[in-house]
Amino acid sequence: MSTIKKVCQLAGVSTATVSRALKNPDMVNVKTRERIFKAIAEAGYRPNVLASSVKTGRSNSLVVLVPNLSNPFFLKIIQGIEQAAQESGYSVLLGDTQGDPAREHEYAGMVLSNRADGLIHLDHSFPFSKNDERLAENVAMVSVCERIVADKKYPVVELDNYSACRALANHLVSYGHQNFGVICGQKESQIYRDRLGGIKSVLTEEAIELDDSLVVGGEYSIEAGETGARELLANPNRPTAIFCFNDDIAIGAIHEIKKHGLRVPDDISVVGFDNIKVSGYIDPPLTTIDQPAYEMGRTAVEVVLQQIKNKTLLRDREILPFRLLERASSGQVATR
Amino acid sequence: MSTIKKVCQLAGVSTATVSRALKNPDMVNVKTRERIFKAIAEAGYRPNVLASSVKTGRSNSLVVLVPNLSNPFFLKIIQGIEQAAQESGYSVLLGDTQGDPAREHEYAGMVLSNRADGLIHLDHSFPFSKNDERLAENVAMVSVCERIVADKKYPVVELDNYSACRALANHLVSYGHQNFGVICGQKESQIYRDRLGGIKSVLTEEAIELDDSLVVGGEYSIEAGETGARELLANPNRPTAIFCFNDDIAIGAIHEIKKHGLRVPDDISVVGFDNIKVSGYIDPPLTTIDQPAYEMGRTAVEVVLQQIKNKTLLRDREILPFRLLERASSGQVATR
DNA sequence: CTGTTAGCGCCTTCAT
DNA sequence: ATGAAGGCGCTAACAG
Repeated sequence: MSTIKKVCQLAGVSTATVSRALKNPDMVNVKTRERIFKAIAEAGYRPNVLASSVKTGRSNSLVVLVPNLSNPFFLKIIQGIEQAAQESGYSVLLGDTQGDPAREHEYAGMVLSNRADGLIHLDHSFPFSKNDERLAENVAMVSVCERIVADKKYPVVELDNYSACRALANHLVSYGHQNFGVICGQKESQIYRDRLGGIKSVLTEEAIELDDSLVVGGEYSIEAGETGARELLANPNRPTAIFCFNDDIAIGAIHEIKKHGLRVPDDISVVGFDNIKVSGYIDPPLTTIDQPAYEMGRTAVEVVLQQIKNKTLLRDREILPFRLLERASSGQVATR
Repeated sequence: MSTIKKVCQLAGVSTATVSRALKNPDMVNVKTRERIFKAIAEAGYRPNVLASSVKTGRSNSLVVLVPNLSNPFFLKIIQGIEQAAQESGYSVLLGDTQGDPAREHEYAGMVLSNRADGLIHLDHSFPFSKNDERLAENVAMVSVCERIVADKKYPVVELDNYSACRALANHLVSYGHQNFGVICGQKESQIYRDRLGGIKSVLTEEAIELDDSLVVGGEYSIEAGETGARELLANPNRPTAIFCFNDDIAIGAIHEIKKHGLRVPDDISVVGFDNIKVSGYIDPPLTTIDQPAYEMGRTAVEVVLQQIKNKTLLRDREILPFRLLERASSGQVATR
């Protein structure tokens, strides 16, 4: 590994000039610049970014905390993050936390130890350990989809989950459904409250009751969809339509429903949430809410970079638009 | 951000002692150690990893180059990488290259600029630019699934694609199929040659010809599966069984086949490759090759860390086992 | 426009 | 067991 000094020797200049030739080329004479670049090529020199980071105090990277890398929806967000970060000269440190606080603390600590300049969190937990709480106060941090639960308010990039679920509920109600089931993800999150709130608000308007025993689940996975559907099918008060809190859950639910010899949507309608790629290709194609995951990722980067650059944030909530995608997994209520 | 100096003042010791207390605790007196840790807590001190990296020349991170973050199979590999890296104290820099050489060069350059100690590549291209070729000679690098095409041989973690495709072909032949279609991914890769070779070797043994016009595709995506299937269905010599070079392709193909009013597997059998999660939940569940993606990721980390630590590699090919998963998308050949 | 100088924050001999 | 001092590779005033 050749260092800046080797280049100096070859070009017969000082380290400062080499540094300048690289950062502010117009601050150095064309002739010397040429000489320097020739020397750089000859030496096979690459600046040591770590060394400059020590000087500048900027690592030019962002940590991204994901609770579950297997979720295609998160992946789409990460793609957006990665893209936007790269365009701004930042690199992305990936942290798969699996919802484990210890891992969150470890990854979040990267911002404290100068390995990263900012943090994007795809979950609602406060990612720093109790010990680091004080230090974390001035950290650039943004959450996507979920709101971070903490004393201080951190900015968030999200969807209007309440309205999106109202749209789904209205859609199903318009098909004559009266009896609903819900297979949700984690219950302790804002998302859960917003989504269930949205559904309930419509049902209340329609004077429809939501049976508490028909709200099942607790995890965003295909398996949770299977288990949840099984539970709902076994309920004496079997629903004619099921809200699934993401597409993976819906995929599992549909699979399970079919396994019981029932048809979707003829016997039971199923709707999902997210619009992951494959949801348009399963049988039947899934009615779902399209979340602009990629854009959400991009926006998160913008927000966190604004914080890093100390520009004041215009707003601490970025709410992106959703779209109801009516596909074939939802339809007229079955006449019993 | 407090630095080591603040800790020194508080503890009344020198920087050297603090540094030691952190790295080699037993080299320092218990009493002073305690004092130091108290000071650390009080100051809210976190060592600046970048600064130590400059000293040690180690960044303790790995770059991972992925051609396509949307592919769930790659994701599984990345999970394995992330996990194993973390366990060894390394962090993962994610580079979504989209197969673009310019991006590959940029990310690969991270190893040259000390931002990363090693490189894991999920593709077959030589990721460094022509300019960096010389510098890249001693870089720790490993490819997963694909073999890197270069003068120097780099280690690879892969599957015996040839045998896996033989297994698939034998499976389909045993059901009486004689007329095959193939929807492949990129054609310039070793994988393509190995997989097609495996299929052909079985067909040759069975004295079955593979019509060249029935080998279509060129990209690993759901859309490529749709297009490919459409092409194959339109072929006057319509196949009764289709090899898809990954599960996404198979998902697209099955969707398209159904759209044409045909049934899988009654009219046409379809087999995939990878065993992504959702492949067991589509209708019909997909017959496919299970690749131990997670393990592949873990192995890749082991290999690259061995290179970094300059231990000689035991072997430069790690071949992991596959499993043929016979599910419902393949069956008896249709009697016309 | 260029060189000198003084660090960035940490680690690591070398003494003591 | 501890401290002093020098340096990792680079940047950023400050002179000239």
